[in-house]
Amino acid sequence: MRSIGALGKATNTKVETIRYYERIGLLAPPQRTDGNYRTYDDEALARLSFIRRSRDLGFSLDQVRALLSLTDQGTQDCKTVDRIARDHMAEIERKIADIIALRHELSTMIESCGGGNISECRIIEALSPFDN
Amino acid sequence: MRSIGALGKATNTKVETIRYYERIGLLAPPQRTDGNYRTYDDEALARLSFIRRSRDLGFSLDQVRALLSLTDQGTQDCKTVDRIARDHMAEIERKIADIIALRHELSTMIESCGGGNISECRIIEALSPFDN
DNA sequence: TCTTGACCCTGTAGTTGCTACAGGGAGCAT
DNA sequence: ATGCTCCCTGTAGCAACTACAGGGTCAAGA
Ligand SMILES: [Zn+2]
Ligand SMILES: [Zn+2]
Ligand SMILES: [Zn+2]
Ligand SMILES: [Zn+2]
Repeated sequence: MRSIGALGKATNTKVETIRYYERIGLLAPPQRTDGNYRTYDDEALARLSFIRRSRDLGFSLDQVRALLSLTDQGTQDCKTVDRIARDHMAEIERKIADIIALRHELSTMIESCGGGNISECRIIEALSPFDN
Repeated sequence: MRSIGALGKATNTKVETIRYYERIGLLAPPQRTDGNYRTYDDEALARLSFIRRSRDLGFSLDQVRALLSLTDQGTQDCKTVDRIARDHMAEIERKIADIIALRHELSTMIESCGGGNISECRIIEALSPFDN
């Protein structure tokens, strides 16, 4: 059994975040000590680790919730798990494409700035809607 | 002169977003009609277009605010503009590195799933903290 | 002329995923 | 007894919108 602070250190999670996960139903309310302190067992540690790892991989809390409930239920096959992961992957691919395109535009813009008066700065020009 | 709805269509911006920009001081309060409707001139259109283009390029509202005030002031040289753009670019590069790394981890994880019972799903395993 | 429908108004609350207090209580060491 | 560090609850804040609720305005058609 460990305190919330110890759990936080073990999972690299802020105390407030743990309480937040409890509030939104992602972590079950743990047992309390006589002094009303939360105490966590190894199962809670495993669960929070799972959550954090999923979050690090960019899954949304809703997706994490779904993954958790699937493992909790021990459903027959992992089709749904697979679909969640692949959906997330597709989203990541989209984001990569977007941000690469954005970098291209941004770098073109920055390259064009010769440094001088702002009234003829190409960056500002590139952001402005009309030629003038 | 155009209504807020027309301005929204012209700049691909939701009406609520335009009012939000006004509320936070990014857009000046426009003139009103007798019926208390906002009316926008071409300058407002240009300004909102600038904002939207900057946002599309990933600048934060604070950065947009800075860019706008620099162009408003017509400051001598564009060093500050340049710095804002380059800072943003650096941030984009960091994000790209992060998300590419994430894609690698995610794809490795997904590839490993053979499809079967959830208790032996490699995706779940990869997310779980302990070997067992 | 009346009514319908599309638009507009203000103000407030919700979204995501936390984070940061404020104002206390608990537990341990000195 | 006095610190000190941890913990508690509850609330409010962050970015950047978005979505109502509960009204008012305006132009067009029957
Ligand atoms: Zn290009
Ligand atoms: Zn320049
Ligand atoms: Zn690897
Ligand atoms: Zn699997």
